[in-house]
Amino acid sequence: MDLDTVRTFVAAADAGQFQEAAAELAVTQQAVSKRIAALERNLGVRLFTRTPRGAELTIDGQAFLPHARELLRVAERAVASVRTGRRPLRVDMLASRSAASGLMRGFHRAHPEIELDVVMLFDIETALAAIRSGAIDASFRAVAVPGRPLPEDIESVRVLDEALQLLTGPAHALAGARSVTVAQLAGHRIWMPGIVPGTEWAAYYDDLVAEFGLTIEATGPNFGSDALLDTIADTPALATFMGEQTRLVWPADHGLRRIPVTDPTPVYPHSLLWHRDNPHPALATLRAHLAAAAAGHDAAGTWAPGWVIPR
Amino acid sequence: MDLDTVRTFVAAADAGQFQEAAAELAVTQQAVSKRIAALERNLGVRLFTRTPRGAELTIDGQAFLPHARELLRVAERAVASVRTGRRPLRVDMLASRSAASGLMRGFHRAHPEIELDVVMLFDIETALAAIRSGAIDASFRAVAVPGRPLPEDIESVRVLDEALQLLTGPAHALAGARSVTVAQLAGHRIWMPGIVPGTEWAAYYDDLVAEFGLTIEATGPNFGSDALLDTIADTPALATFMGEQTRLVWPADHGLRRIPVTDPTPVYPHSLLWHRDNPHPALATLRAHLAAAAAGHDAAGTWAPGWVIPR
DNA sequence: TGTCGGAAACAACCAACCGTTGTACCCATA
DNA sequence: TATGGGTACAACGGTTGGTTGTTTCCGACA
Repeated sequence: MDLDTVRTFVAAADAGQFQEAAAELAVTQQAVSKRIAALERNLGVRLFTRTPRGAELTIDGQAFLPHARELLRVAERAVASVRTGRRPLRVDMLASRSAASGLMRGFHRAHPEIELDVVMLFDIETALAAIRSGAIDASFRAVAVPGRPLPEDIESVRVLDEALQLLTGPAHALAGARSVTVAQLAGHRIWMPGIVPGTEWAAYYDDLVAEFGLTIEATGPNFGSDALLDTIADTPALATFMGEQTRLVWPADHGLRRIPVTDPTPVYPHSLLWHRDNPHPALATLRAHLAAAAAGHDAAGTWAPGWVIPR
Repeated sequence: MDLDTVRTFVAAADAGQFQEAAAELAVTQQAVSKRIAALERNLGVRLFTRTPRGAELTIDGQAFLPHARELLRVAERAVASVRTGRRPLRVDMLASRSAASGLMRGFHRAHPEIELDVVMLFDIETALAAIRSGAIDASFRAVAVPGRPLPEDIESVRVLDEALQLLTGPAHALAGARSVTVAQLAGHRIWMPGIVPGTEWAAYYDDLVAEFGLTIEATGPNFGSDALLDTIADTPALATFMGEQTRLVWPADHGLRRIPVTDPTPVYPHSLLWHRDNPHPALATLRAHLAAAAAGHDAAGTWAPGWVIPR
């Protein structure tokens, strides 16, 4: 199916006749007639009843019309998403189920008129390059990597500290606990496949291990979160970390337990990063929204690496 | 833009290389390469970075990808809307802002998995023909026309009685009233352009006029509800009727007043009609939903023509 | 009743596009 | 350095899609 054809259908439906639609689209009446005929042939139904005074929609045509309009709207948004200048606000985040995603959902609820695009870049180095090149407008990341301060033209603000929770299967030794201390985790195997050395989140877990003497294994290929949860649920000796705001997609949770960690609570710090000179109007709105949403969180009893941006 | 091209883009993005995408789509690698190049030329941005081991998305490509997927989803729904056999439930109603629309929104909230299409046919005669031909599955109408009983193969159930309200501008004589009786309306000019003689809703208002001695004018062309509201707001001598569930799209209501009518309250009876032998599974679900939603309404103090289907 | 006018469909032609085959190029790896 | 897997470029042919020219249909009106 061709979107020009769909556009032609909508124009003809609105005009009530092919000739006027043809004039609007700057083609001949015969071209419109052929396009509509081809569309009808593809769909296998008649969309218009031809009359001597024009063409009016059949019931099938009426049913198809709103879908056709929607198709054109979506196509326009798709084109706009890559239009240079005045394109939707483009934000990078760690993963689609991270806490940043919740923040962006909240922002979208508060400002539904602002068009958004979400991309997921590899790590903070890539994100910084993309911000400086203008390819993205903002990034949710745990700034920065140890010993490497942010460039001067990048600004940032810490917007959310997300507590880590322990995720275990029902047969795990800690499965019955209401909460566990970090000290209790020493000696237990914590499995986090997919950690890529050199990224800022790998640095976070390295720091966590070094600080509290934990055992985190990143061995084995990462088959995705479904496979991870599957293994955790079935393996009594394994547990994993998960952000408190991560929503599991899991049939009835499969007996998985989420256990808060205390003394201290490790938190993953999400900061918003953007370029000092980025003129996108929606960026200011986003910053204002996040500043309001971030206010009033309590940092007492939590832990984060010393190299992240302070609150 | 061509949807085959979009499909090719999504396949290439998923596969991470053009060759595998080409195999999936049963075309040659060169065809995929050309399609992607053409798409990039149209959009004016590079979507993939070509590497010796395949092709990976640029940031623009990442931003475009979800829109492309959405485009394919919408296209599939569009095609499904006219597919014979197992197509979405197709329902006819009076107008997009009628009470039936509210009922269908409620049904959609309760059963978001059921695909719906709404069409707006001319009158109940057209609707009955469409139901019998299978072109639509159900219709919200005020059955029937006086003196013409429903055909035997059409079933119906009264699902909602919608009270009529008087709509006036701020300078109308009744604008200050908390409610008005039908008797008080005698002598006032009620303006309802767009009433088409011969339709079942024209018959309804004919009956209303005959029963209570009202003055309803249907003169003048119907320029749409915006123009109607505009005139009502500015003309002290004119008022109109409007269903209580009709949502006005009006900047700050422009001083318009909605006044309940009593002694008795005229109600517009909405019934659901369907064909006895229609096998669409969603139709049974809709009937069950509406039966539950319709229960417990009070008919005391209301008026409807004698020829409609009884409750 | 016959004619006129507006609108869509049909036919023939031409150009542009699209997919194919064949080939060159690039780069990681052995 | 050779090889293999991947992409881009070039040339060719068939199909598609748009245009012009013409026919058909039907309502309005004399």
